[in-house]
Amino acid sequence: MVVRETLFADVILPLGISGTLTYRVPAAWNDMVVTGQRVVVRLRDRKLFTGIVARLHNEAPTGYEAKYIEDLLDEHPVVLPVHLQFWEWMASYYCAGIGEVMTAALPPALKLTSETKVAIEEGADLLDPEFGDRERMLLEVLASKGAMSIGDLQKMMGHAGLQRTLNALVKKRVLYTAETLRERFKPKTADFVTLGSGANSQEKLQAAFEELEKRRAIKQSELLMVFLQFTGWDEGRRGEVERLRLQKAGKASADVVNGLAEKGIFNVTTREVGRLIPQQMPGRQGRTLSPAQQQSRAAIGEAWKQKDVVLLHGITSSGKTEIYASLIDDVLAEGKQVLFLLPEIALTAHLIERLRKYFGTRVGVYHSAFGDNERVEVWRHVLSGQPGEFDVIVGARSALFLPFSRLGLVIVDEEHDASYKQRDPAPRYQARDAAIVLARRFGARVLLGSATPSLESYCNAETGKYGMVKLQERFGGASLPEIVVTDIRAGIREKSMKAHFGDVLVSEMRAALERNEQIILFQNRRGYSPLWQCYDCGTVPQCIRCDVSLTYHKTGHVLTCHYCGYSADPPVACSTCGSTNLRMLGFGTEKIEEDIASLFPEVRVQRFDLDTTRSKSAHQRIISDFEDGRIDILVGTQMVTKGLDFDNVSVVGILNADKLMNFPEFRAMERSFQLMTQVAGRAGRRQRPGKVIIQTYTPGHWLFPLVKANDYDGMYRVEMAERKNHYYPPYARLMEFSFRHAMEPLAESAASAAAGVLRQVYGARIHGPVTPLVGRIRNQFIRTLLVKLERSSEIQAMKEDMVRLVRQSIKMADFSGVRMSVDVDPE
DNA sequence: TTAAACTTTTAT
DNA sequence: TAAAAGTTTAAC
Repeated sequence: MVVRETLFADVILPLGISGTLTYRVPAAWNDMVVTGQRVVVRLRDRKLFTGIVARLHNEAPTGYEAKYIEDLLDEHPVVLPVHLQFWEWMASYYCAGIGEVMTAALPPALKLTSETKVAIEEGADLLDPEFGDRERMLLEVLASKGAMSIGDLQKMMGHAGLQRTLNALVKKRVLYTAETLRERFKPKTADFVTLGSGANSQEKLQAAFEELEKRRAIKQSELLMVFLQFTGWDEGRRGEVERLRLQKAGKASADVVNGLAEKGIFNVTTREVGRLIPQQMPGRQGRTLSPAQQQSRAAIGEAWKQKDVVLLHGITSSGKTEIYASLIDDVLAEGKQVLFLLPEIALTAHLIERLRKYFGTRVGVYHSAFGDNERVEVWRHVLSGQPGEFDVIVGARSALFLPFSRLGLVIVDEEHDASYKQRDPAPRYQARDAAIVLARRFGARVLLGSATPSLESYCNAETGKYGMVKLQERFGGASLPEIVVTDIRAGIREKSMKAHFGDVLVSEMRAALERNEQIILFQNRRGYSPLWQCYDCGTVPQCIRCDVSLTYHKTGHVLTCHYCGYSADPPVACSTCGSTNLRMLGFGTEKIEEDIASLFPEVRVQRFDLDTTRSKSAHQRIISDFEDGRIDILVGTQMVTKGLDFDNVSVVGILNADKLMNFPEFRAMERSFQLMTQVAGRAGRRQRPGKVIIQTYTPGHWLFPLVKANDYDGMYRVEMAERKNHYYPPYARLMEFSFRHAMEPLAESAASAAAGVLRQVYGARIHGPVTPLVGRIRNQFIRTLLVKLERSSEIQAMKEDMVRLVRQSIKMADFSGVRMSVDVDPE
């Protein structure tokens, strides 16, 4: 007797739950189901979800009857076992659910959820006098529009009570609901034209021309000629031309092609085509490395013999990209894949173009600004793992999750960049660190690159955990800019400030403009003015949902909250004292832009911040405008520090350095040094030495001499001493718990209770609770607990134990409703 | 996430 | 007293 095996599948679902759910595999699919495959499952007899099979086994769950898997979506797995293990590592290290990791990992179009459609039951009596007003209204809408999704119904009738009304009508058997799942990935198709049966020989072709002549179908005859020009005249040569290309070349409409197809002269077929590979030949531009670059390259190779991870500390403009390219060559020659990670905003068309020149169509680009369909195509290409195709992936942090099978090298450029850390939602992972873990699983090499490394990475290099290679020469022999620190207190005292510009900056800007050179101004604040304050009582308008003051945006004349997006009209009078004596305090990029306009009226200024780069193309447009000299002065936030290479910039101004340095955060000095050094690096690239003007109220600060001398090492030593003193990373490991609730006392007491419970076991490692800088966001009050852990082998167990204790304490003390989240290695 | 089950508030 | 609105919890 044949015993049929009963298979169970642990399925990862995109929910914030800790583990997987177990479903039963229908026996007919026993031989088809594999781990890493997408399956469709139903949750609570209703909603359909796409999940990923994490494990297949024979252990029937106890305590409940497993439901069946409803469908298999893929023949082959979309996620490979090595990645599933990586997901599991990420979930446990960052204390996140595996489903949350899946949500971050899969491109959106691979995750399907069902939509509930509502329709009227056949033969239902719609005129039943028992119906209430809402029920009658709903039926009217459905009767006229036919079946509708709940989402559409909500749009028409509003949220309130809709679900209840629906449920009542379903119960009365007047309505029924059905779940529909729709594949979100749409393959792109194109039409291709070949010669049809009426023209597939020399004679028939001749006859076809005569026929067209006779019918005076001049346009058609012409197009047939164009077609033959593409494919050649030779009989038996089965040429094919893309329909759109043919129409364009022949200046013909679709009708002309259709006409020829009707006569059997053309044959039109539709085929799936990729969106990704641009219509260009794989380029392979030659490259030569400078002696310094060659040396570094060789040193990296040497270091890799000892260590898997190497830090390349190369000053700005030292040509790190060329070194990367040369290392990529080697890895490709071995038939392996390369992952090149960049901070999101450094992923410019410029850089991609350069890489395409080197590696042609082998380059795949992957980041969140990409369309859903494109992302799936990149995913599938990488999954197919064909050598020579998409084996150089350039992307932002989410590219980490692509299904590599032969990863040989991971490059993390600008490794110090804060955007490698995902803040919200979970998993709150650090892509640089996760990349190192991923690479280890493949036995791949890792190269971290930065002009201003993170203290952690530099420390790892100093202590020998990583290899280190330094590149201290700017490419092409360009010299480092001269950095001038100017005291603006004097300017304010003597009233010699022109708006927010001190004498030094104004005269340097004037001189640069006269030489027809460009200027970059850095101001770490969007908007026009952060504060709109009452002169009499000092009141500043606050966000109604968050504990922050509103920022005034002149464009649109509104006050907005940078945390939740709330916006309000600027007040005419003070809300507290009624005074109409209001003034603006502080300044953002928008104000700077305006000040420039009055200072240098004829100069072309452009703002470069989140507000002006909202649309996909705006970012690139501003960059090329600046590159081509259509902009004289670029005023921007952090954005101007990354991925920009301009030849003609001779002056860089940092308007208010104190704002950076006073940031209440343990990384403030590290970040300030990085930012100032990176912005300064934009000045004087090729021939001209540039000038950087830093304006400050505290010119005596210890950081400035180090910035001026480009002395990373000096900064490292001072800052490391601080970190040791106050026990912060890299000496300690951090973990942060946040507690959120609409009632402030509840958030407070939940946090205190959790702190108490944790202290019993972990004592002085627990700090807080404290109210964070912004104590309320979207009407949720926040308290945080900081945990400082010593480096030890028990750290993972401790983290898990703490999360368990905190969850328990919330549950036991009846703080249900308090939302808790964990951030491991917060930045 | 999501929706049923349960609790609290509000209107009649 | 019922309906509406708001919360909580478990999903396999």
